[in-house]
Amino acid sequence: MPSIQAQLNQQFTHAFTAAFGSDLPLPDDPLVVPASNPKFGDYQCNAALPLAKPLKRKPRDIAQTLLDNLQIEQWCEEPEIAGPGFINLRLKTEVLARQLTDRLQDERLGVERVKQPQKVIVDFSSPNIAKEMHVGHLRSTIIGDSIARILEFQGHEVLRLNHVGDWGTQFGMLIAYLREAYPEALTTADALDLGDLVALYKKAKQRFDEDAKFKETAREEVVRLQAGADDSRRAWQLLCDQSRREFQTIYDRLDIQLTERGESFYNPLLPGVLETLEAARIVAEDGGAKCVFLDGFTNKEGNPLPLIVQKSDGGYNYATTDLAALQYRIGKDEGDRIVYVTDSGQSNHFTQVFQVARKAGILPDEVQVVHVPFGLVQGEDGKKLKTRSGETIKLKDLLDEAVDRFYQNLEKRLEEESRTETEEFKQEVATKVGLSAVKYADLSQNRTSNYIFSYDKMLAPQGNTSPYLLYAYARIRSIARKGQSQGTVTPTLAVPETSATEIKPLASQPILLGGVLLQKLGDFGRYVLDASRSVEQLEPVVQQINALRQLEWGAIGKTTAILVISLLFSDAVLRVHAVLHTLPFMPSLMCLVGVFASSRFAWQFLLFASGRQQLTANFEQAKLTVLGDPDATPQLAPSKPAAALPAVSAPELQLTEPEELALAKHILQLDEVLQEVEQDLMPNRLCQYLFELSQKFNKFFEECPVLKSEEPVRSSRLALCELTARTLRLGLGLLGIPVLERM
RNA sequence: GCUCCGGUAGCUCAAUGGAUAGAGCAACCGCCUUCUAAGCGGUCGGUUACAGGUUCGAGUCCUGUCCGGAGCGCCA
Repeated sequence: MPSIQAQLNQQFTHAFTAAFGSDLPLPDDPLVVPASNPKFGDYQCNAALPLAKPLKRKPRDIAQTLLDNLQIEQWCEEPEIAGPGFINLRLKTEVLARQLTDRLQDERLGVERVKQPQKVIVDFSSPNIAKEMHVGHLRSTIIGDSIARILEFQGHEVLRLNHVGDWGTQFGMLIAYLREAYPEALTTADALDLGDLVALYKKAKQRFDEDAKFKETAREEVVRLQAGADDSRRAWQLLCDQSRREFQTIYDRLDIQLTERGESFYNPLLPGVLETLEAARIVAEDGGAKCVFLDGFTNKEGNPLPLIVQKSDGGYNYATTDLAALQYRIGKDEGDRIVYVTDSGQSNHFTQVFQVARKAGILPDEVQVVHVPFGLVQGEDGKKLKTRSGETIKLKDLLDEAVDRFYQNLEKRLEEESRTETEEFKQEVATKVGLSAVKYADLSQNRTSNYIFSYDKMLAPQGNTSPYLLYAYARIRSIARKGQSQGTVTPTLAVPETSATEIKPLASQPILLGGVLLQKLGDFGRYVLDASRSVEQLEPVVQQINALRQLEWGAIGKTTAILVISLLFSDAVLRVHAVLHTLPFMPSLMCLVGVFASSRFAWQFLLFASGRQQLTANFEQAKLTVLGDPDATPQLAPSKPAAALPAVSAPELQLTEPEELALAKHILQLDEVLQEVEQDLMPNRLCQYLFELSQKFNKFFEECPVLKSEEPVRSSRLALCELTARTLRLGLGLLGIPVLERM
């Protein structure tokens, strides 16, 4: 269903044409925007002001003419003309209530899937092989992941690429150094640990900078490597494997999904890029190097600046690799929108590469390339973040410290409140809060400016921080628990929660289809899968699905997976059946059960087959909901597809208190915010929204008792709580942050 | 020298060309017999770096100046 704003906008467009004819161009698009200030209502239309001049009429008269042609009474109270000619709109309370009720039934919380999904490539994280991930990789990884999650949720097909630095001069240097200092490391896996490797890298770099002869050896080593010499290649492979394992532990910890496709991948394509450039007749030779001269960039003498695409020694550099990557991502990956999440220092580089790519015909007009720049991470002194001894901070240490600090913080608080909690609880809370605090602190700032890293601020329980948001969520869950223990439960909260043991194994991509299928087949299916304990056995299936997805045989992959899982299902049913037959008195009973079960299964399957289109549509959503928060146990329950929700009558919402109205209106803005973020790729907007949602919930919590209220207010407020919780969980999930039931 | 990014409350940051520029932190004053006070209410805080321009309307767009950061031929 279109958003309220879209519907109002449509009405205004009609009214505009009716009032002024279709010749007059619309002064604004859209005509209706959210009100700039709550006191002006919910939406406003400013169209009358710019029309004053062309129509030679007073803006207020124009606004009145517009209103005379407008039919919006089904949504709004009587519109008001304010100030010089603003039209202020206030939604009817019953419209709010209706919208909220709709959202209770909608697992996407009113956020529509984009009508024209794009293939979006998000290039992010991209650490260097043979170095540990450090604080410099933090922002790209966190921001890139969130952008990818948001675009996926909007319904785009997203390819998350890790453009790791696994090629080039540095490898020649490193291999050359290892060859003379630690030859065994070149032939034996894990002969050195990565910490040593990092130290060696520094020594190698030092020698490279100081010793001309070593520099030459390193260059030769690069040539050997690029030519595919066996021993060099093997050494390279060992280095890469070792680094990759280290990266993966960080990615697992932060719940980041990436497809690695490093610089080396494009190596064979580089000569082809040069040919393309030469065919476009834009390559010039200068001092032995092949260059493309750039528009709008000059050197110190004022002459055009070249982009070097082949060095005088015949080697290629990163500009050529980026061009090759662009060519591949457009030609082979068929990307419609290509997003690069790197620090803002590289903005010139990307401008240059994009310019050359356009000139060479690599980059057509219809493909959108976007550099998503971000600022430096600085210490509290405003300088580049370093350890006390001046070393670059390792990402692992940084994450550990955030978790440790929150653990201390938590213990102190528990002591103050005389609470006792298990070690497991404390560890889980500290880990989730610590890691999410690091993520949220980064995401909540405008990414273009530098960001001052402060454990104290990010872990603070007040302000725009993850602990504040997680606390708001935990408060809601606390109400829900208490409500349930009192035995009176609203229909919306009565959705049965799947148990932790069922969810944990489901919370990974492979089992996704299984999860959806289970939802579709209902309790019967869940029982069978549970009894057969075949979740682990599905692991290979999942891998299969993953592989298929990476090959982008999405449709085939899904269909195959559905078939495979259906077969496993049948198998499971048969096995359970067989086991039951071995028990006394059971065979005759089982005949009946068998007839019932198989007819039910067949019926469900037919239903399922007819609804497969819908299933496919639900796939991405389910993936996001599941993957967005693999550890949050109640995740699957609300992600139940709308069709599968029990047919309950939603409570009649009573929105009377100002806190209730403010909260309700805010909940309904989620779709608008996400649309903005989709366009601008600024996750801080989503953070702002979630922070305000938490604030509005806390105000509601203070002023509006939930469980102590009489019906129907009680149910109404419980529904508001439920919607707030779901919105928080979804929003945080899109930031890569899992929620906590209790903290 | 050129290019790019930024300059908003004491601090950290928001603010699609819209109305009286908002939050949080810090400081101060209140609120726990009540669903988690990790909360809520209040007070204080501004010539949006500066000067022009465009516009019915500018923190936002354009030009210039000042200040800060980043980048600028064979590293990535």
